[in-house]
Amino acid sequence: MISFDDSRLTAMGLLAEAFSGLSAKTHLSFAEAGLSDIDFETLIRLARSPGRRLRMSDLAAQTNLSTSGVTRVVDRLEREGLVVRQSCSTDRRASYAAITEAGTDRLDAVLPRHLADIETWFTGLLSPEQLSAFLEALRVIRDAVRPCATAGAELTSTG
Amino acid sequence: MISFDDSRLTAMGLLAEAFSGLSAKTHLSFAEAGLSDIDFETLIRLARSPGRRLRMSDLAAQTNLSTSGVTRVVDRLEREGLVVRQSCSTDRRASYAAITEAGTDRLDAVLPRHLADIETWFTGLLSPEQLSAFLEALRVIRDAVRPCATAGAELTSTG
DNA sequence: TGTAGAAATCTGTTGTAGCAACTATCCGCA
DNA sequence: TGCGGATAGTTGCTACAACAGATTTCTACA
Repeated sequence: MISFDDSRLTAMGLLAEAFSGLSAKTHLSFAEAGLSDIDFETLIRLARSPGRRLRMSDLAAQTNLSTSGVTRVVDRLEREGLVVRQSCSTDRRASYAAITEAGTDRLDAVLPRHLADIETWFTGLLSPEQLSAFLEALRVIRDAVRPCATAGAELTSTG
Repeated sequence: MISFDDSRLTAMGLLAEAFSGLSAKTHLSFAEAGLSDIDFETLIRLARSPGRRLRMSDLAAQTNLSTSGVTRVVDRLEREGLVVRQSCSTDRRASYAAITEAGTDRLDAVLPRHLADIETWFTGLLSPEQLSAFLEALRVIRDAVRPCATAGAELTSTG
């Protein structure tokens, strides 16, 4: 029987617990603003993209959501007036999801608390040197496991 | 309007992308062994707990799943024979979920590949010094956001 | 021009998780 | 002993996300 106490399991467990715990904290702030986690991620990615919009398929690539998943998310957000679909002039199959003014307003409403959450439960817990080393390690891992995270833009969280 | 390029957003985005990318890698190995991510987490936590079992509510606390969620997960695993419910002799409200031999066999089958995944996409990417600093930072964050992650045992991923 | 194959999106089905309500049991107190 | 509040676990309801298939549109080639 294999040992269930391998150090690699511990490392993976730490990462999972830290991230899921952190997510639980930020989730509260999102929920009180009427946004799900994925709603927020979608809106912030649109807001940070050139023209404040992305093609549906690029959005799917960035979020690791399936294409049908993106369709439903954009459906919900469009129903709330936070994004609008725009047709693409050069490819009539494609469509853009663009964040509306109501969408950026919603982000403005959530961001102060969200940034405070991150500060309280993540970045503020580490010394500047610790934090920069931590982010550098994250960047190494991210680049290895998600080579396509910047589909459609160079303005995602590459830093 | 608030800037959407705050460094804290970038840090949080990096963490989210690295973890979700890593999860996507390990997910494949689990799926081929007929386990969902949460199935694996449940089994490994049981295997690492004293007596190879945990109370349902402790399992819920450790996994950040709701109690009803734990009920259904254990339902599924019990249907497959990987865990069994055991009544508690001192509290007839409570029940334990205990991993069976079939359950540990299933873990044995998945672990080699899972450990290789972690090595390939996480721990093996960093130098020993980088890794230990990284884990130390994770521990700081985990302890802050999940004070209850060791409910029912001291043998979770505290290292 | 016309047809075949590829690409992107949307729709039906299935499975999972959370919340709230419910039952059963335990503990404190008179 | 017996009552009231608290706790442990399960179940009904609702919503979300993935997968596969259908539809529309684009590109390549004759």
